[in-house]
Amino acid sequence: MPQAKTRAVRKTRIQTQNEELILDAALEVFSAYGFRGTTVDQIAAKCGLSKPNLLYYFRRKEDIYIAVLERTLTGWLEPLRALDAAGDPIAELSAYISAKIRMSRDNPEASRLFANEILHGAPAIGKYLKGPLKDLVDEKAAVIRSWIAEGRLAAIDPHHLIFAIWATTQHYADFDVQIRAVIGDRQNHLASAEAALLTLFIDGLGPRVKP
Amino acid sequence: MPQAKTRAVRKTRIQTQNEELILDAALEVFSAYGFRGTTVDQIAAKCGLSKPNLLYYFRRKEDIYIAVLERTLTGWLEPLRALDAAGDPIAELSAYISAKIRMSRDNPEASRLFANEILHGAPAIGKYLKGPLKDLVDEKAAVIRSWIAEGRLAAIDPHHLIFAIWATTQHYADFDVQIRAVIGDRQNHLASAEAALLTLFIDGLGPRVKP
DNA sequence: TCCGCTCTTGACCATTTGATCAAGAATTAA
DNA sequence: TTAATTCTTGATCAAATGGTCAAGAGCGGA
Repeated sequence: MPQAKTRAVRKTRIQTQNEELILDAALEVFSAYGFRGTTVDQIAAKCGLSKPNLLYYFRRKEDIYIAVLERTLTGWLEPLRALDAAGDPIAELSAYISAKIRMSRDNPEASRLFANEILHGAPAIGKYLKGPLKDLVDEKAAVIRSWIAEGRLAAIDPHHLIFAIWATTQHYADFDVQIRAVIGDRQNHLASAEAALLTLFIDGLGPRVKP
Repeated sequence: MPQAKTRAVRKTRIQTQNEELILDAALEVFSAYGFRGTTVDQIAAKCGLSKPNLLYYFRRKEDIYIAVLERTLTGWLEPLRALDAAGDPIAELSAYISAKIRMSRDNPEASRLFANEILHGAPAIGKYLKGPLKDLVDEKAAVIRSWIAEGRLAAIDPHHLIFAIWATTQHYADFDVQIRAVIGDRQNHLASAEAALLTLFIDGLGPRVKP
């Protein structure tokens, strides 16, 4: 077990470096195959370390999994945190949708990792969902509710609005293969996705006469 | 291997009955744990048959998985098929959204089974996605496009509109634990979800003055 | 340089798990 | 009833896999 002379666990240069290597590889593999579908050997191969060496840094496969989840959680909710009560409702929500689409493009592995974890009952992050996540969502739901009360936004259940934004934006990462199967490998389809979502959320589908 | 005297594969009463038993159990287990996360023993236990007996009806674990997928695929796209070009656009889309929400409530296992399969790259149904699914979606996208051309619907990319409906409605089955973690076990939250989605899709979020 | 600590790995182990098989039980058609 | 067919399962196997261990290589501070 990595341990320093003193009580304080000081990390070696090699230690820091290899842990990062492992977690990067683990994110790729876990997000592609899920927890059960991933073998320690796969992660080891991906990062060029031997299996016993992996297990020197993380005692159990589950420890790697949890570490990846925790590292990825940091930052995952940043866009929602940025939703500003003092801003313009439409501008704030548009920015949030755009930011989430960007995350689906830049870090689809993270999205798939969480999707898989939640799909299987969130055994590792259940407490996080009921704690920090719920708190943040409730806080932002209150913001949205106040916007509605001020008549600056159509009346809609704030929680379901947030869920709808999550669902539609993360869909492009989680269901990527399905989307590519249906629309082909058209480049930059996320740009048109973003445009469509902004139309949808902001304007709705009711027919409008062009000015 | 089950086989009849003649070439035609006639199924015994017991055969039909047990295959159904197995597929019911398999849907439950596969949808909860995924392909790799499921063991043949689990399925056997769930339906009260012995493991060798299971493998008498389905030679390989993968055969069970594929059979469950195929059986569930039938009917999965019915609501989309029902989208009627001759109907009123808003009414048709509303009905589609309602039908999909109903499916998330009545058959969340099917939704999770597909979600898991697609999340992992759709190894078993990739061809189905590029074939029958794509064909149907393209057909209905054309319908939507014609509605837009007639000015009966706001201008939006039809494919992305369909994706958005899939994402938002299936989200309630696939991410059930997350939703419950955030909003609590409030009964009948799918009713408010449906209302919110109808508001969202049909009216959009732009502020409106109440009449 | 030298010594203690960190890092690395080949070999190995125990368990899980998908799959097989032979033999016997149940069912069906005559 | 009887014989052929279908169904069932205990025992077993081979491969995959998570995890251990002891021994050696490498590194860094004194």
